[in-house]
Amino acid sequence: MLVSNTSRDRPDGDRVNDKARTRERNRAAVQEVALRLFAEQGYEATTVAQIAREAGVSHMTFFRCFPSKEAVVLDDDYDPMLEELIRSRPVTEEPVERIHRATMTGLGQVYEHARETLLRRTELLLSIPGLRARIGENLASARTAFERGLTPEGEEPGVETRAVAAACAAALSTAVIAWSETGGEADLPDLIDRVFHALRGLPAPEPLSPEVRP
Amino acid sequence: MLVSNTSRDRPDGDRVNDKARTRERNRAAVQEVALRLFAEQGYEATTVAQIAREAGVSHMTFFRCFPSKEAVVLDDDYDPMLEELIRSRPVTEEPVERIHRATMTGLGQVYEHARETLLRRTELLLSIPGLRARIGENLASARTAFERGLTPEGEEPGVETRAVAAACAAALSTAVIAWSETGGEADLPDLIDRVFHALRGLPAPEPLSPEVRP
DNA sequence: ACACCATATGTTAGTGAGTAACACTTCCCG
DNA sequence: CGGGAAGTGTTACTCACTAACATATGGTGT
Repeated sequence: MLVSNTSRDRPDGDRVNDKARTRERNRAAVQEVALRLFAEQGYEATTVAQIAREAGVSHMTFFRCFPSKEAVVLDDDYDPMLEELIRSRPVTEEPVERIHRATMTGLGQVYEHARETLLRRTELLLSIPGLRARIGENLASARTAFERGLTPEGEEPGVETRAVAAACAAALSTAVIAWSETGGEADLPDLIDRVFHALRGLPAPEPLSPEVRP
Repeated sequence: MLVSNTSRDRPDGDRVNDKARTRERNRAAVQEVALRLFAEQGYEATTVAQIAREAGVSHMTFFRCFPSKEAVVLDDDYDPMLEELIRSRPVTEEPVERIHRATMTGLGQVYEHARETLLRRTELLLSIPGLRARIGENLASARTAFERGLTPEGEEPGVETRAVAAACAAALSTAVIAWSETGGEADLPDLIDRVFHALRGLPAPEPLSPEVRP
């Protein structure tokens, strides 16, 4: 259904559905146009109709790609990675510590590859009052990932697990926000470290980067 | 309009504006009608116009009382109390512990007086997908209160403080949600205690009430 | 190769939240 | 008592989002 591969015509490598392809292409186009317009003229001032027009699709296609205007900014896909990283940490560690270390690893990678993207997106998020309030949703998906990472397969998480997951998601989000508020000047891994240390009631770690604040 | 109460006739104590009075009365009426209608026929199915009509005010008055339809459900005013309670705890305590204890005191009081109200409101909140996502906002106000409670007057909170505040708000919210999911059967103070203990990496406390789960 | 079907898209028309502008009433204060 | 301030209502508007139906297009079975 997804992969049909009528290989008789085209002997070359990637042979996914043209349909799915176009869909993805549309989605990407819409997102790109949207983010550009948001940056250029502001979020509120940009209408869905305009985005659709400039992306060369209809109004409806927009909503078929993104469930809402906000989703264009909020969409995020680091969560599955984080879940896996948490699960792979030893269960002997305290839940908060597992998340702490998993996050350090995961975000460390993101930090290397997609630093700029993450920064721009977060700044945009914070600059739009309507979205700022909704960081919680963003957070909710991280929370779920943490929860799943902490809970053995097939079990239901207890209140404690759910609370720890939610709390860590909130703490992490705070670190990312603080980082974006410095315009990316601060060292994100270091901020994350400090935040989790504070949560666990540990003394502040020595900074990895020489100058976090001048 | 509804009640005229011109204060020259009444020499008694509370001498607030009649205007402000009526405003409050309007606000209360709107909120009451809204919550009733939400419960009766669902949140989505209830329009602002209908609420306004049944409350005997205009469409506009609704929005002058509540910035949005959602605010009717989300509005909450425990926060100033929590801020004060936190501030009054000794600074020698760890931040998480300060919030933990302050919350135990504060929510303990609410639990006595407004248990039913809190329960209904939370249940409503969870039952409405559109609002469920926005618990984050609700949380944001608690976070701010925690932040302020932890920060000495005139200072700016650091990342650590902000993170701890956000994390505790998330944890608290989880406890309240879990409580409402049991239909109020569970003991909220006990849940809060467990949640904060988990956060601090302490062993689970013995329950205060004999039977939390049968 | 041809017909069939599923799926993505566009068109149109509608609902409902939230806002702006202006006129009107009502209370407060000098 | 008169003028200003603040609250309210009316109307008209924008815009996110949805439903229904028509249409195109690529994939599939024969």
